[in-house]
Amino acid sequence: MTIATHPGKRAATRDTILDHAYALARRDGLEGLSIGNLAGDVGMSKSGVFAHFGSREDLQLAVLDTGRQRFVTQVLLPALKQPRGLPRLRAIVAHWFEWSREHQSGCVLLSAVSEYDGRDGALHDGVVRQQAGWRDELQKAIAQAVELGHLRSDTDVAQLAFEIYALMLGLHHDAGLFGFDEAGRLTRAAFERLWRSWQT
Amino acid sequence: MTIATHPGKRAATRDTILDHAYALARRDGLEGLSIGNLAGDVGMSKSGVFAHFGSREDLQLAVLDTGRQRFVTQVLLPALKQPRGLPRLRAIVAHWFEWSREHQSGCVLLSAVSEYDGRDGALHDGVVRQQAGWRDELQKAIAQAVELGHLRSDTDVAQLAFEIYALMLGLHHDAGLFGFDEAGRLTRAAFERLWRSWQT
DNA sequence: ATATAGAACGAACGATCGTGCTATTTATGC
DNA sequence: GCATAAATAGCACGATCGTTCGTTCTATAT
Repeated sequence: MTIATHPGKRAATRDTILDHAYALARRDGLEGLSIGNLAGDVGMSKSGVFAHFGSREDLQLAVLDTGRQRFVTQVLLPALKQPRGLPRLRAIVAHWFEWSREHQSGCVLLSAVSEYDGRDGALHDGVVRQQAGWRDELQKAIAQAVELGHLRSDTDVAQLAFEIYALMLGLHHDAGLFGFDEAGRLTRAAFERLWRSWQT
Repeated sequence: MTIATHPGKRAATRDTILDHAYALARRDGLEGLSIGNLAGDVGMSKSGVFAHFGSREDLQLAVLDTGRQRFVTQVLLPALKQPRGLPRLRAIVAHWFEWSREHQSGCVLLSAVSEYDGRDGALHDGVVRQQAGWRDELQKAIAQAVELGHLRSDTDVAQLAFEIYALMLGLHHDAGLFGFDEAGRLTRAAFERLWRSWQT
């Protein structure tokens, strides 16, 4: 019992807080996240929650990173178990679809983009780094598909990554406003066209 | 001089306030817009500004409508002067491009989508109405291009409207994070592919 | 069991939030 | 120019914001 409660307790509580914070930030964005509201949600005092992060900005950064971790876990990692090339690329899109379906009522990563794209500061930098990193992973998967001959050899990697990302933005947008079913149908049809035009 | 100062003064001041509010909301979103901050920006008292709208929510709705009006004025209306069909559709996209270039540091209409898509209330409804209305205009222009034989007769109108919108979301996203030039290049290339695949 | 360190609480701070209410200033119609 | 109405300012309210500080509680290590 005495083994790991000391170093574990703090981290466990922090994770609990971040879990609630992530849920709240999905509804209200990182800018709408307040420590008082979060504390009430967790069942702790404001100062108790505050002590885990030191500042609101550090809390927001931690929530952003929580989102990044979850996205990697749910979308990228499972796809890496698929063989390189088109299968992996399609797995990425498939898991991304599932992520989008579960996050149609609000995605921290995407709302953070519109909250911080026009400012500067640590959160802006964090968002850019996260988005650039994901775009990079996407491009890696595409490049492998080209090398393996699954996609046309004249494929513009950045171009295809952009178009894939744009379609997922469209999915999220329409799903949030008009419902996921119709949005998913449109997005799936768009991807079929997309694969057809780049496939060998 | 007495002719229109009575009914004009109030409206003119209101327009001035909305002008500043729109600029502030571009940076901070409609949720980040506060009456005190706005009053300081305009050079009026909080209560003076407040009296023009009656509530913060009505102010936010007015700012949202300001955005809608400006978008219609800058994107839709000029395009309507072009002949129906593909020329008008391409004019819409061209003016939309220009809008996006000027709004890369923040667009009220788009940030409002991520702020209110997961909630309910007057602002949510306003956002949905605005977005649905614009999608409708887009579909009308596409349908005309199909009827006139500029686009393939089996064109799925909603599908093409979705894909156009998705590309513009991609443009805004990448422009805000990575710079407009590269984002514009990617988007333009994507549109060329898009037109090619739907054109007769 | 007791000393010690860590975690959470409770209260308070100055600031700002949206929103009333009452004066005061400004512009209007005759 | 004067009466009147509209527009703005001033002030205060309760609430909430992020943050700090000192205390209390809890769990650890000896």
